[in-house]
Amino acid sequence: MLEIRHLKTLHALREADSLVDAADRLHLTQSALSHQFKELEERMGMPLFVRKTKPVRFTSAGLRLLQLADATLPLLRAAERDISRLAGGTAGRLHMAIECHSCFQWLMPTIDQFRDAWPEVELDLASGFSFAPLPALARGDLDLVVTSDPVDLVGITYVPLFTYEAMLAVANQHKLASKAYIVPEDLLTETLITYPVERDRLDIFTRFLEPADVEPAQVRTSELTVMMMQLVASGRGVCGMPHWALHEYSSRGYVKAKRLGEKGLFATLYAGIRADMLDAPYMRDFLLTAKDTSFSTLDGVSAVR
Amino acid sequence: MLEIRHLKTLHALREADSLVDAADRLHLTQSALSHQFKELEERMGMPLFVRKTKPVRFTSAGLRLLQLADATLPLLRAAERDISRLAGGTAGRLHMAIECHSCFQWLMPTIDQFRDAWPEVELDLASGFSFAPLPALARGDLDLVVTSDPVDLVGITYVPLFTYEAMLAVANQHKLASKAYIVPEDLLTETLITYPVERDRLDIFTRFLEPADVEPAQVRTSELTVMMMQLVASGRGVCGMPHWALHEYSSRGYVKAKRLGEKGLFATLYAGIRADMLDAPYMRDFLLTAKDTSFSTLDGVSAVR
DNA sequence: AGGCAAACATGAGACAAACTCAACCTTTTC
DNA sequence: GAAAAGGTTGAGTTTGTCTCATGTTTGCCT
Repeated sequence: MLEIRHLKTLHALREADSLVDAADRLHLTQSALSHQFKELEERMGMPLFVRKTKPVRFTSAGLRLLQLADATLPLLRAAERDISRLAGGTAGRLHMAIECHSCFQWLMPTIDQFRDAWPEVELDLASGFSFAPLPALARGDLDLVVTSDPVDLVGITYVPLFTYEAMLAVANQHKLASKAYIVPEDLLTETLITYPVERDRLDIFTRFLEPADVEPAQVRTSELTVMMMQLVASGRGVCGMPHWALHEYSSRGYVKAKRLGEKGLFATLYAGIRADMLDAPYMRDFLLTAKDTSFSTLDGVSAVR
Repeated sequence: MLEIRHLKTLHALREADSLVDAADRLHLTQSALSHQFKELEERMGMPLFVRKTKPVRFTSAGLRLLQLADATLPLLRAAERDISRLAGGTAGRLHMAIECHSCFQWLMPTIDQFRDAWPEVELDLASGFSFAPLPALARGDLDLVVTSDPVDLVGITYVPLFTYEAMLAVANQHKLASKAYIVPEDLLTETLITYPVERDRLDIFTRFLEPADVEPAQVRTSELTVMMMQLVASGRGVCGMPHWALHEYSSRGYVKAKRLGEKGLFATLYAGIRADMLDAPYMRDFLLTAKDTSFSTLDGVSAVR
């Protein structure tokens, strides 16, 4: 019924002040516009503009359509631009979300480095999707999700970034500080500090405490890593944390990092992306950069590769 | 390049889960869709969806276009609906703005009555356009503006609604209360209370004080009519006001209403509308209702007709 | 008034776009 | 392993949209 062409014509007509001028702008003949309007006005059942006036005057219907044009044409142009970027492959969009709180730390150097290499790519670290990032990824609202448990989802591929050890931070003078490694039962009498997210997203619960059916004496949450470290250092509790996130504190003797279980608790971080994005050059490069920076960031912190 | 048809097809495809189903919904053959997508994907330079999967899966480009479809198709439908309402003539939109503060009082009964008669018409008393309602009217953002000074503007027609007398409200024991009528010089020593708008929109300045080159001792503003009446009654100032707006207070002996100048200061309220809206049945009816209710509201208040 | 120019309308024909039909792959299903 | 279902492809037809040529209206000039 109504076509984009019509909106473009109306828009041009408003700028041009006459059919002849508008036709020029659109690289069409005046006749074409005349036909177009005649047919459109027939379909709409009413005139869209008054002809004989010098600066053309629109009727209410014409104004309503102009309003529509003003609202939609920019959206259209933006979408077309995005698509041709996608097709070009040299630029595009990279909206990310991270499931793991402590990942900012290593993601930031990656982002900085990537921004230099691909200034054209629109980078964004989304904060609004932290509740359900994977559906947003599938929907197209996000382009990359950093997660430690890859859920099998059609069209989503997971690229392993690196493996790290989850450890327990305890105060230096804590009674657990002298043990070679922590067992689940050690936490029966402890206060466990975690990020404020659901338990099933925390490895220390799903892969350490729950298999042994152990519940800590108390659980409290904190948003910020530094805050958690303060609480730990002052003996107010213990907390599970990626080993590289702890390194900054443990290497300075602020807290002690203890292995969880005899063999340690290891987890792998993955980048989840839509399968077809693997082909985009900037995406390949981002993933390589991410791996690289994680290696160098974690170097000397004995990251498991 | 990109056409609405494409967005509709993509949208249908998402709902339908297969080309065959989508074709059915669009009353087209499956072949048509296949051709359509082939050509579109060629133009876009990349695939838009993965075929062989049962619930079809979209690529990033496809998702981007779906996002566009979600944003634009509703706008389009809304516009088409508005247009056909306009064409039908029995329903439509009536977004109003009033330039005159005290007009709410008589506009409300008009609106109430009109709403009963034309429930299909989308009524709105806009507040956001009080700064420059006439351009908004010309642009199509508004459909009717109540004003007391009709500015000549192409495409805008003014329909006179009614004429009223602007009077001066003074306290009962005020020294001016005993005069037969007020002359500009009477205000030299008075505090004048007005609505908080520019002076050139206030008749008492433009048509009474300024021609005589008189400036009141003081000018203060107030948003609310009742507030102004309180100030006047307690002798804190005087204020110009349509005679019918004063009636509620003067008839109860709360304040006194005095004529401005020997012959009185009369003003006419007009409804400004776009010329082509004069044909809309609901608009004609609204204007008649407005005149009618103003007569009855002002009855016994000796409005000048 | 007459005549001229500019703006718009209209009819016919050219051409392209988009659809249908029919035949042909490809994958899934029983 | 055949049938069914989903999708592709090429040919042909329909539909629609443009241009070209020409007609009509309006405003303007002297």
